[in-house]
Amino acid sequence: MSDHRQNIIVTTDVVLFTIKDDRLHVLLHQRPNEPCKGEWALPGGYIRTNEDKGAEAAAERIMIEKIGLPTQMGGTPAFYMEQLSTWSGPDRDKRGFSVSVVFLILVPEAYLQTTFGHGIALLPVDELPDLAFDHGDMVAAAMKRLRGKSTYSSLPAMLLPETFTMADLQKAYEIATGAKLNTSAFTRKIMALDMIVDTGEVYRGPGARGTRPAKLWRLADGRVTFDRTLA
Amino acid sequence: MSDHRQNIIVTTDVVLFTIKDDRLHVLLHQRPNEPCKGEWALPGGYIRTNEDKGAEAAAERIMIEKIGLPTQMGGTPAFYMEQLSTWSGPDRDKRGFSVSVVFLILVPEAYLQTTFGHGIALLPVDELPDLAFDHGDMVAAAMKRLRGKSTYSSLPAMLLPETFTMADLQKAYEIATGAKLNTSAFTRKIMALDMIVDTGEVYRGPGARGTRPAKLWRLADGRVTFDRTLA
DNA sequence: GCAATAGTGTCTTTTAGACACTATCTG
DNA sequence: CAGATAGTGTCTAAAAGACACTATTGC
Repeated sequence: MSDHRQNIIVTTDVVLFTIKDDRLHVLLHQRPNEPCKGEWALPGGYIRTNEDKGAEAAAERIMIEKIGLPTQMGGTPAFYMEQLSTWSGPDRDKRGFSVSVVFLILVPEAYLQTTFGHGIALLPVDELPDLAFDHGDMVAAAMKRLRGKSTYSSLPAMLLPETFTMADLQKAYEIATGAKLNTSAFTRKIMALDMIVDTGEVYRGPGARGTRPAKLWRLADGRVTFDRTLA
Repeated sequence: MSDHRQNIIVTTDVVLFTIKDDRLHVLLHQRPNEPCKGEWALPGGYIRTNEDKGAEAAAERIMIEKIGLPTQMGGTPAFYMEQLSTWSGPDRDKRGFSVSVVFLILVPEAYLQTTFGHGIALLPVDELPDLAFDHGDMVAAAMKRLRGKSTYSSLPAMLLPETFTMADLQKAYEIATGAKLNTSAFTRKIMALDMIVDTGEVYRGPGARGTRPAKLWRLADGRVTFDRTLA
């Protein structure tokens, strides 16, 4: 085989989605340094070969350190994360041939509320500015993945807080898939899948509004994919 | 940010599937060199930063050069290929921290018939030996991807020659999804999707066998995913 | 009771599965 | 014509969509 000294720059970037004001938002920051200083970009960073167990661990580290995402006991990430894809090439970054392993993270908005200021922002995905590098492609691919997988999995629920109403859940599916759903069919399907569990609690709306309170549900453990489509 | 000199080994590996004798097979070779000399492994190689436009181009180059996969005019690959995922970590390869961008290739068996000998083989996926590195995980992930996507796309048709009978197509779906399908429902669905086009030709079986000849079909261009499931 | 939202029941339409029936070939 | 596989039609069962109806709250 050829020379091992490839000198390739290896980074990880993260497309973090959440739902805010009933719209899908993505987490971006304005780059403080060159290259592309000042442009909006995805959060990310170098993989540390002496510290990170792999690209996923690097991405977790970066999101916990820089964005302040929550962890459970032992530092385990408390958010949904999956690998999206990898971008590579000689021209993506003018510093040289580079590889970026990109992850998709879905979190409830509440996980983010304490973390902001200094050039970090949630922007709605349908009103994005041009992004640095090929980050625009990455966001587009992430949206495609979310949209596709949402029709046959519980992914949209990862955008919600731990307890939620049926209306919240349906809204999350509508936002994630981009399709308007039929309420009775939606309820039937979610129930048939045993995807959620009744908490016994109810939600009475912001200030008492004189309506029937909605039951609060919680995701049943584990369930992630199913075999029929929703939208 | 930290030191740019990460010295990470960046390779690409390929999980190539085809259907042979009505079973799914994967292309493997016995490693001629250390590490893991003599063990079965996926074909792959280093990304060349001065030559390859990216990981996908590197994988194409390797498969065309080493395995002899066909190209169209201009060297464009004539086979189906998509990125599967990326594996990375300090311990995958004892030479150091390594990253491998893995691709899934689907080809008709006929594309492979001229290329063999010297430690390269098609092995049935349900009778694999232990593989080198983490290549066993890669094959498992590729099978999961194929299985999943096959229920809502024309992927299985990529395992067939350019023209095929309805029975061939159904068989390919059954092999790719692992599920037995209902013939009339399958036909109805494929037809409703306008996924295939009648070539006008027929197939009379290996030696005339005294049966009604089957129509030969061809994939309609482009169509890859649909919105209802098949299995 | 009224207004407002939550949640259920039921009728209709669509889609899937089972399986019998017709079609086209060879010897 | 018999036998074999290709391909279609039709009946039944299951699932989705539309939408009306009941339930529970605050005022």
